[in-house]
Amino acid sequence: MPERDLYERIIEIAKRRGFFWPSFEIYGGMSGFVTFGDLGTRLRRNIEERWRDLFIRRQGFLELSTPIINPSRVFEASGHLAHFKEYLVECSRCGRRFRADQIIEEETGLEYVEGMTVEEMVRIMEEKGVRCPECGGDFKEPIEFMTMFRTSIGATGKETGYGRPEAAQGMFINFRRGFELAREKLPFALAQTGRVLRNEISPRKGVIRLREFTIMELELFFDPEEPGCARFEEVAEEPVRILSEEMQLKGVREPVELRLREALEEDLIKTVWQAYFMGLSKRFVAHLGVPPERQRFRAQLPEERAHYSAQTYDHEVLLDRWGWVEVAGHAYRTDYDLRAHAEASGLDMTVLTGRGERVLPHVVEPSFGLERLTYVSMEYAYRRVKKRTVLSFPRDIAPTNVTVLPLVTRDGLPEKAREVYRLLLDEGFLVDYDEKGSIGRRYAKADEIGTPIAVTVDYQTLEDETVTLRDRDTWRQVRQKIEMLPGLLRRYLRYQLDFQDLGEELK
RNA sequence: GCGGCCGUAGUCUAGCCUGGACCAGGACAUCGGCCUGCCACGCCGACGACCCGGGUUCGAAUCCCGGCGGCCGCACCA
Repeated sequence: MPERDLYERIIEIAKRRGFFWPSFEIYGGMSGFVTFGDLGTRLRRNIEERWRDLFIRRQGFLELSTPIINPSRVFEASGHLAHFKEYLVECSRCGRRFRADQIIEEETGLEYVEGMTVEEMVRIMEEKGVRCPECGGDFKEPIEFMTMFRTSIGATGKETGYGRPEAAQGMFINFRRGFELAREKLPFALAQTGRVLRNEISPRKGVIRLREFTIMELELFFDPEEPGCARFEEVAEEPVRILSEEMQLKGVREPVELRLREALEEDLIKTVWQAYFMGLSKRFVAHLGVPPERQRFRAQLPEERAHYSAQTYDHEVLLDRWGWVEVAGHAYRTDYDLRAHAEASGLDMTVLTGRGERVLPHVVEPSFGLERLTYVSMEYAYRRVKKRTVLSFPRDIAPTNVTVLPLVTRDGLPEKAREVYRLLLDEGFLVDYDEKGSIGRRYAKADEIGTPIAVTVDYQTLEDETVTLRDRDTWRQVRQKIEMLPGLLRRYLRYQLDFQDLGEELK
């Protein structure tokens, strides 16, 4: 039997222990959708909470929650409708499919075909005799595809709505209110996490590419004349691995490691704020368990970039099966979106700066995919130890904080253990209780879902109110008074204490 | 959407080529017992599956067709 790769092992645990599984299973399934179980929901929430803490709370930014369904005017204004309608042509002989605009550009040397109407494209294809580059066959009529989900709003169905493909537009259309709430000062930022919808043609790779997923997004508005970031110094010396646009064009495959300060000085990153968020991003992903050498920032090439982007660095993580996978995008959106909404709505989106001038703010956007990060955290937490599986999650994102185990199921030990369990529940911990099977087996099961601490109630507990605490990663044990547990565990889970600080070491 | 491979209990899998002894076997998990003194202990018992639909056949997990789904490659991925 071929060795199962990491992805398969993670998927197996995910299904068996209830992290996540394919949606709509009882009706045969539907790719691009995933359902999170109890553990997965908690893991996801913990990761989202870490993001919120780092990117919103500690920055003093403002959080929003805006609708998923938007009227079509929003995406007409933002350019998504125009840029997201693509045409495919299919070869009538070999059946291969191509993007109409690309094939025309390649075959005729024309540029900017993307904005053309179907009729224009058909006309050009006939005039220039565009044929299948693979077999020389004729093309059929172009087929339109739209990767935004369309729906209708209200009873008449006259109003067309779309599922948002990004949360960003919610921030842009609320820019004026946000600016007021931020006391009319630049720079400021609006952020939100929430579901977005992308009707992918053929999603693959399970939880990596979904039609409905959770985005964690932040729009930082700044004065283009005063683009400084006061907190940049906090990350200026952070080393990052960068693969710039220029490097890729030269065929360079290995990123260079630079400090963010150097990357800015060498003009690899266009704005300070973008560099700042890349620094936070690297630390955030590192905190989720991905070592720096398995992360990189790759600039998107012009043809890859979204219509609104002047520069985008994809934050990529090396995954076992798929290689480098994007977990975040850092885009410099300039004033594209505010300008677009100002024009479409007729409202003035300029603001008065400290210099007494009216400017249209520029925008830098870090944007993260939560489900991908959740998978990434599982893959990087995965370890095999003595034929058992351990998910060594960082202890502040582990879906369970602590498990309480009576050493044996007699002599009053279960009763005592339940008391401890109740105490920890009352203190707000995510806690499991397990009395089935041998103690070693229960440790192993707790390890498999990444529970950082196991509390064992033994015969000594009945005498002196102490329990043992066992570390998931080292199997070391310490003994501590029950009443001390809540305070110590709370600090331990926040990385304010090390394991040896939790009590007196055993053995 | 095209091409290749694939779909058996909660999970992983045997069986499929060469149809019948398969009312589908195993391991792990789960449940009920017995056991229990710190790392998936042992024993007994129980629950539990052929993706869906059609066809061929006396007989289909097995062969054929269609659908759905998965993985890989191409395309796509704002």
